[in-house]
Amino acid sequence: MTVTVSSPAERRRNKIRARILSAAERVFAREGAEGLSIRRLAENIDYSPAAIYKYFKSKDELVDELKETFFELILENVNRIADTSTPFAERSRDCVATYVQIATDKPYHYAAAFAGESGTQAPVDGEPGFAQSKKGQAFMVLSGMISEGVEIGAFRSDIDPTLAAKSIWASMHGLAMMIVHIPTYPAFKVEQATMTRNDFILYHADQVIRGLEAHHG
Amino acid sequence: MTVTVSSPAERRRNKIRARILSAAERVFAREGAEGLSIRRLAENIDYSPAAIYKYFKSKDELVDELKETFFELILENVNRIADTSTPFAERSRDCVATYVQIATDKPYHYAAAFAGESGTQAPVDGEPGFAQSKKGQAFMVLSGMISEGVEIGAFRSDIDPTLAAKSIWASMHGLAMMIVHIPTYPAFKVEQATMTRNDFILYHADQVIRGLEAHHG
DNA sequence: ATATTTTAGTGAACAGTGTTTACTTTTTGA
DNA sequence: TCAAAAAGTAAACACTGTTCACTAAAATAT
Repeated sequence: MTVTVSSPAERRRNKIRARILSAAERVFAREGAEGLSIRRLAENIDYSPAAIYKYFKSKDELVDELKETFFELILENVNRIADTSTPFAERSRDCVATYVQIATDKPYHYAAAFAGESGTQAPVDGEPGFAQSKKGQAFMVLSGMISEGVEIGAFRSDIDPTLAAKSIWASMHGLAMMIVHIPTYPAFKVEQATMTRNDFILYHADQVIRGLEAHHG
Repeated sequence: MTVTVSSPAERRRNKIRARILSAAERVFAREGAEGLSIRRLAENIDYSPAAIYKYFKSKDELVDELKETFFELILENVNRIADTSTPFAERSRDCVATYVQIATDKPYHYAAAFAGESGTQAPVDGEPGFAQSKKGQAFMVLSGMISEGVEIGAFRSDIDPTLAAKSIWASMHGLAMMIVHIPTYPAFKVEQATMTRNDFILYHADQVIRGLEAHHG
């Protein structure tokens, strides 16, 4: 009995799995879940449609893996910024902005990650799984930052970091979803709008954070 | 040539159209666009599937009408509150809260209204159509309230109402979408959470509005 | 090395979907 | 009353995700 954690067979299997996922990722990023059909995917990698089901129980399960990988990307980036030693004000701002930017960079991924609809795994629930999920970890980063803000006196002292984080997260999520669904957001010209998208993301981040700030008069 | 704007034939037609829409509404509210199949719908009203296409060009067009009607509902309610003479502080708060409450009351409607995906009509664009759409009108109510807040000195004087409205709307949208996609939001217990949903909606509304407030020290 | 068992892969089918076409029946307007 | 327009339909088309019975190949055990 060897100690190799992966037999040749297993390695080969994982390789093919990865090839399927990679092909799926390409299509999904461009056309979303609806554009990603098993038959098309099978054709792309020169397999029969039924072959996919030897590697994934269902299309949902396949897509779920794309979503999880995507949220890993968000978490990594947000974490990287959160661990920086830049001043709190811009660090928190950057976290919020980065979250929205990555989300809108892969709109189909982001929208799907929150559409429990097709997802088989409870996306985020009252269940213990949440704290371990990538989404849950991202949330912890956020509430951690808010705690820090309260501690250093930047935020009001009566703030409950967990509660506030839920509100802030919703606000970030909202802008991300707006941009995802309305590609021209925020520039639907009810009148001339000159602000660029990235500037608006920062504007929104400031707006959201300002709701937490303490005011030393 | 009579002046009757609707002939008997036309009235009959509209009646059947309404019956189709009504049946569609029932199914859609419970199961969303995916659960609403033309065949099922046809069976419900004792017609053949093809008959539906004498009244609607496509399923998308049918669903678009459900969405438009839904946003009429939101607009009516928000407008009703906005025209109240209650103090500005709670009036603005109520507007935000009502928007989110109605949205989450019909989650499939709200999510679909923003999912350009299946929608054929540009949902909200840089195009002139926006100002006339129900969504556009709801946006005008919001930016109008912000203007009022700036005028009476409740909000900071450097605020651009249009820009701020876009940010606030995103924040409202975010909470609505969170609740839509995560039915237990905000109570995914990373620790014990005792706040009810409606209370949290109000909490969020306060949080969002606070970002606009002037601080007279 | 041989026999056995597990895995990989396939073609065809099932049960759905939205939509179109050719056709029949009904209703309408003059 | 009669032609024209509209309402309604059955059947098919082109898709979808998924399953099943089956074969070919690779891994394992003897």
